[in-house]
Amino acid sequence: MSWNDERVELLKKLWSEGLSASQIATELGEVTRNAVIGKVHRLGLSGRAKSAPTPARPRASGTAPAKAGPMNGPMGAPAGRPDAQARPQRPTTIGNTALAADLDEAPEEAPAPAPVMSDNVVPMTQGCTIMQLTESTCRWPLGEPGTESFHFCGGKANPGMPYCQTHARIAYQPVQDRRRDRRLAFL
DNA sequence: CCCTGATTCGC
DNA sequence: GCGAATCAGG
Repeated sequence: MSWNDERVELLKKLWSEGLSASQIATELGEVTRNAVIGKVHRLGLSGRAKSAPTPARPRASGTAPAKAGPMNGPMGAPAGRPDAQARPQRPTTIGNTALAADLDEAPEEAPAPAPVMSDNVVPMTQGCTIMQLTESTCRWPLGEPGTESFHFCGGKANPGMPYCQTHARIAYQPVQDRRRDRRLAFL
């Protein structure tokens, strides 16, 4: 699978929206997060909000980089480090690293008292189609089957489980409470 | 150990 | 140009 115009476009879109590389990779399919990152860098749209000066790091390989010297050119780094200070830098985390998938939806177990009317928020790739399910994607169904809005959670599934942590807890919840006397509790 | 992005380098 | 391997960090 190569990078179509559409895929690149989608890549840019998702990346700009703050999705992680792995999420984008999962979304695009057929590519790994490495591929996504590599492409992102090649496109020149990297440097989301890093703080590390990213000094030239020698690789463990026998072949020494031997890149000493001219590499700090004025045009070398797209995202100039100097502006990192002037720019409102985030405390520590970039702000969207991971956990984005956890924001999916949790109407099941969450109290969900206030029906948030945000109809446009949640830029996250809300769920995924059955085609996008992999061994590591949460298969928790959401929505009304048969309707257009039906989809799967698509979050990161735990190894050995078809669901993510959130939904796995729901799915296997009875196990913990499976006490014999507990039966009388709710009968 | 899970994840994140960054970089290098063989292809 | 591509992306796996690797690195460095949270």
